[in-house]
Amino acid sequence: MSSRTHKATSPRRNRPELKWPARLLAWFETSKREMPWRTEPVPYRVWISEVMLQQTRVETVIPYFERFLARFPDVHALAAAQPQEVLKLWEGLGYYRRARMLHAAAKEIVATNDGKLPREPEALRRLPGFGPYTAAAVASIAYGVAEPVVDGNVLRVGARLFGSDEDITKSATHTALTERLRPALEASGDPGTFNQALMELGSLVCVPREPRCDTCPLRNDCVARREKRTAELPVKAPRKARPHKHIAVGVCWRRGKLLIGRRRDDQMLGGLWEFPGGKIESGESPEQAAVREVAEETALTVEPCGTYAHVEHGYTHFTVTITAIRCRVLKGRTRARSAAELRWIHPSELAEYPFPRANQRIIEAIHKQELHA
DNA sequence: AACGCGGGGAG
DNA sequence: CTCCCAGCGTT
Repeated sequence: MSSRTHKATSPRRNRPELKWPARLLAWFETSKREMPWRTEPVPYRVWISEVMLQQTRVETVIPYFERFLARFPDVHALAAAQPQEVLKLWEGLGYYRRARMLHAAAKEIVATNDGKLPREPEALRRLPGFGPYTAAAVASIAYGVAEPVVDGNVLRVGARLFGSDEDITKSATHTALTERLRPALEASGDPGTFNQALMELGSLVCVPREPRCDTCPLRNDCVARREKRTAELPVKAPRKARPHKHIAVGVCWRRGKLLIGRRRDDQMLGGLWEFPGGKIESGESPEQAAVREVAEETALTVEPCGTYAHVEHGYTHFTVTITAIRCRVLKGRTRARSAAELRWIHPSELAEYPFPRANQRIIEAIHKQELHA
């Protein structure tokens, strides 16, 4: 057979003789992106990647995944780690509870299952941090178990492919799509690849705005495409407006050291370090607020002596302006009143502690200002 | 079922 | 700017 006769199997062709699950797999084979966890999909690597990928883009995750795997190459290494070191490797990735649950699950897997991840979704679900998505992803990708994954990409692809008007933010829609996909996943004969292919399609082709239908392997199967409703689907309830907060923090110096506090595990940004501070009350200046908050949180009496930075930062549910005030300690002895722990450290030690993004910007300003002083 | 939780990239 | 993303645990 000459290669010239192989047109029928050309990757670019849409292959109408195949049903959509098979066509999806064929598209994925030629269009998938390279990812570090795809080269060797053993359970541990699949698990770490899937947790990092929760609400986080592939390009963002890749460098974190490489560093994490280099330091914790297997579940035993992770289980033996210090919580603060796990958080430090997670620094900047967000949703820090993921890191704590990952660590907790690793310890549990070592303690109860000899370091081996369970195969069945129901067993995986009992581990910390394993919800429907992660359990299905690990079971299907690492073990070939036929369980559909339904993430944001799949919800969007499914709504368009099946022409569904249901609000994709509703859990009932999520459940219905899972069951509607199950026969297609089984027909594909390759659950792990089917699941990854559907997500990859949502990420590369069936994107939220202006989907690239002309290159879609499912363009002739898609109800939204046929009815010219790709712009209307999926239906999604509008989200609430984000309030804005004004925060002042005190960067307190005493004998060449500065004061940082560790946030409690049950708080937002739990386990990460920060400079003491809080909301600026009406009528207060940032300096007054910083002095008051430092007193309330650390029992220290301080006086303001400059401003390091105004940092703007957006979280999912609110935005914030943080004013970082340079402070000199007048008197008092530190007592942690809201932080899990307070610590005096040299500026050179800041890099050893995990800080949230907004605080990292403050640290940059400190280094810049104190270096030039 | 609704809500809170980070951060960054795309349009 | 706004929207969205390989979700989970709590209430």
